[in-house]
Amino acid sequence: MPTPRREHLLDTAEQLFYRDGFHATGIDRIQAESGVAKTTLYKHFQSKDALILAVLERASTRIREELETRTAAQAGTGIQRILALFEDLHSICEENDFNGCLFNNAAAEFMYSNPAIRTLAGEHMRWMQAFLERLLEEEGFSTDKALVLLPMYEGLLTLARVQDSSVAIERTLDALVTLLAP
Amino acid sequence: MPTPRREHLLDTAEQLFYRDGFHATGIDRIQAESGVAKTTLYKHFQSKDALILAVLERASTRIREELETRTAAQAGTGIQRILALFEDLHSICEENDFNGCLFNNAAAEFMYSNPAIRTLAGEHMRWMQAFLERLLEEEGFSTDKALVLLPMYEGLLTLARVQDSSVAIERTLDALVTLLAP
DNA sequence: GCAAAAAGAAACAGATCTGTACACCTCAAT
DNA sequence: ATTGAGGTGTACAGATCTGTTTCTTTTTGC
Repeated sequence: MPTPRREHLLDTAEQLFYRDGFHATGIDRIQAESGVAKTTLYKHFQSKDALILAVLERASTRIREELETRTAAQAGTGIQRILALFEDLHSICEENDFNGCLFNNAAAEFMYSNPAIRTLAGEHMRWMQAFLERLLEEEGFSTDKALVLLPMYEGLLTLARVQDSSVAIERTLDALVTLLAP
Repeated sequence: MPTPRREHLLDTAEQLFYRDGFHATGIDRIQAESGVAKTTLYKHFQSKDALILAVLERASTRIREELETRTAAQAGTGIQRILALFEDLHSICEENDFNGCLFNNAAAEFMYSNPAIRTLAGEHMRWMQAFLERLLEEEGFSTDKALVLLPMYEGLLTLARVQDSSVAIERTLDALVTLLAP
């Protein structure tokens, strides 16, 4: 079973890293916000970078599981599931402390300074791509189209950060219908 | 005329901010790399945040001018110009020290800590949108489609950071032909 | 040639950062 | 009852960060 303190530390760290950024969030802040002693923090994670990696790894597996179970529970064709995925962006972008895509943000801050983080972000994106390919296959579409859907999805997350993107999401849904027409 | 030191400082700062991130790049580093004395730096820019804003403002106007002049010089229909814009991503993503979209990165790091920076990023994106709308209008297309093109463009810049996106760019070009078919 | 403006060098203040050391506490299993 | 693992609290080391101060040097306009 996972130690509750460790899990709580990951919760606090993820929230702060996501909202304020990785370099801008100090260990002291995570310590103060979580209420867990600094000694305990460093007993669970050897360094800040190790904590960041742990946060990203946990977030990645959680998101994968969420997407898997949600689309499994959701009856409908592959294309309906894809559209639902993009419609979910509406609520995601209006969440409190929304700040785009966690993995995109991480990759931006550690592009050349921490290859492990960049790689992890890349793996998450590649999984997303494979996930979209699976949905497309169900419908008999060419899996190539996943290479268009993923940038659209990421791009909307990016745009929503600096402007109201509800209309952009709607227009993207229209475009998807055109794009995925047989 | 612009002071050469000031311009040189902006050059160095932009390169470092873009490659390594804003919080990760210290003033000392910019000072050392540029060879300009710290005193001079602070005589031209009141603070690091002011320097960041100046970097982003200059980059935004430069990119706008580049896009304007390039598409003006380029003969062809609006759709051909749009496709050329996306084809340019190939070389952009392979540039040395490529790290996605500068304004996307800035918005991520200062989303909740510096509204001015976030706003500036938003204005740049809105200009990009208006620019795409103009190209679409030339062709008689609905300007709504700019709200799809922009996320695709930004998304490709984001994806290219963590994986080879040359194929994704190609598939996006295919999709654009489908999407902009009459 | 000279005065004024711009730039340089280097030390420094004060805050913050990551990470460690050390002494103490709590509490469950043996 | 004791031991040992996990947790706490705090102080600290050492680096780095932004920004300032002080003094000297260089450049420039007249």
